[in-house]
Amino acid sequence: MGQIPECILSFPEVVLPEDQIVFSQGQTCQHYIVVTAGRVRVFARSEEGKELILYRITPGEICILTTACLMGSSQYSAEAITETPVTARILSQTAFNDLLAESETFRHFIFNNFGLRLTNLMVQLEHISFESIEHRLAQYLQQVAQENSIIRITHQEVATEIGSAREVVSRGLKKLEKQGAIKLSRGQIEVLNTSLLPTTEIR
Amino acid sequence: MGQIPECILSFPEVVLPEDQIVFSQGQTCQHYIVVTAGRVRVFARSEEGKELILYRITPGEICILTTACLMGSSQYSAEAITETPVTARILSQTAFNDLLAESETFRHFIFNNFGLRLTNLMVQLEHISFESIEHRLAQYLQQVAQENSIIRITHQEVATEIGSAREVVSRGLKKLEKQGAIKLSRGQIEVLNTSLLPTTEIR
DNA sequence: TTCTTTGTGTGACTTTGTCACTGAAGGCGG
DNA sequence: CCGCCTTCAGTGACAAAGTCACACAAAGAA
Repeated sequence: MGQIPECILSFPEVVLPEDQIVFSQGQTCQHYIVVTAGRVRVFARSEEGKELILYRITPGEICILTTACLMGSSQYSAEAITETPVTARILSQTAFNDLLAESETFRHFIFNNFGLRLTNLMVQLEHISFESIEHRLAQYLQQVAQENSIIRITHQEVATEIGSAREVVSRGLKKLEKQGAIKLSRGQIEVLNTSLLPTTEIR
Repeated sequence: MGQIPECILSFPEVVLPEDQIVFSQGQTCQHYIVVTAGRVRVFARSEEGKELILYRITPGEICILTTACLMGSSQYSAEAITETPVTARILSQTAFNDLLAESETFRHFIFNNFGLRLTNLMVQLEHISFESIEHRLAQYLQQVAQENSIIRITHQEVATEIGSAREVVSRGLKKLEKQGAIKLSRGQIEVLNTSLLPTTEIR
């Protein structure tokens, strides 16, 4: 979504295939990274192996977590994996600092990234704390169905997206199907009637 | 906790009494703020009036949310209130930008703040998603009791701190009292035996 | 004291998460 | 084509957490 500042286009480009681990728990990346194409999923993993999606890095975004770690302000451990083939630019520690000192554009770019990530995390916290599963499920479907009313995804994946359990999602979806809002088949959800999704009733 | 860079000490100081609203939903602050003494609580409020504590601003910290908003990267709405008397330095938009351009120290200061806040929010998300109430309750007690084994707080306040409901907290505390870990009285929790708190068993 | 506010305890019920298991769908090798 | 295997979905039973309604007790205020 963000604008990629021209100044970084002189830096080396890396290309990663799909499902490539970018960094895993413990070891953090040693360089600043700006994604120019593709998508990376950043998530935490519980002791029992459950995944919690923290955020995704899309074109025009830096890896905030790497940045925070390299800045020395924290050592948080998460995992990151490419969801699509990804191209990215690599900046060394010094190159990053120099750009930060010289370019107002670059500073704005970085701060925008930080700000967006920060507010996104807060919104996510709010959703988890305040909204019912039914609501979050409906919101998710509505949002994804804007692209294409047929969604290719498993119940487990939906559960991970909205931070719930597979069985709960299965039951929720079944209920929505009975109400005629969606149509279920193996690995696929077809959204039939957006207005029947219980998202719109509140706001 | 953070170091306050000297460069900001030339800016005007404001003093706020306890329980003063710093900003509320919708309208955001028009200046960058660095807290030099006291504590500010930043929280979101649900439609039903429930509070979700997002973070606290302690000495040596900027109001990240204000910064993110002024940077123009987002318009997130939350509320902030002083929990103690607070003194803070006020920086104008231009003063902030100038410092950012000129001072490496200041840049580091700001980025450290951003980084810490970011990782704290992620940790909070993890806690809410992965840990049981019993566990979080015990962790909270353990942490607060380091200062003083007698904690002056209501069950409702504890519930807000750990993001749960008052009744759930009351029951959890009752259970811990029966196990001899704590002693309850009106508006007060006395931690008797830290080793009986179910925090340590896991890690 | 009596009244009022605030804090706590508790039972009943709902929602969400977990566990254990069943069976169906689809891919694949022969 | 058939059987085999992996993945996905459905379900009952139960546990954990949140909600609702209300009782009652402690601390202040009138």
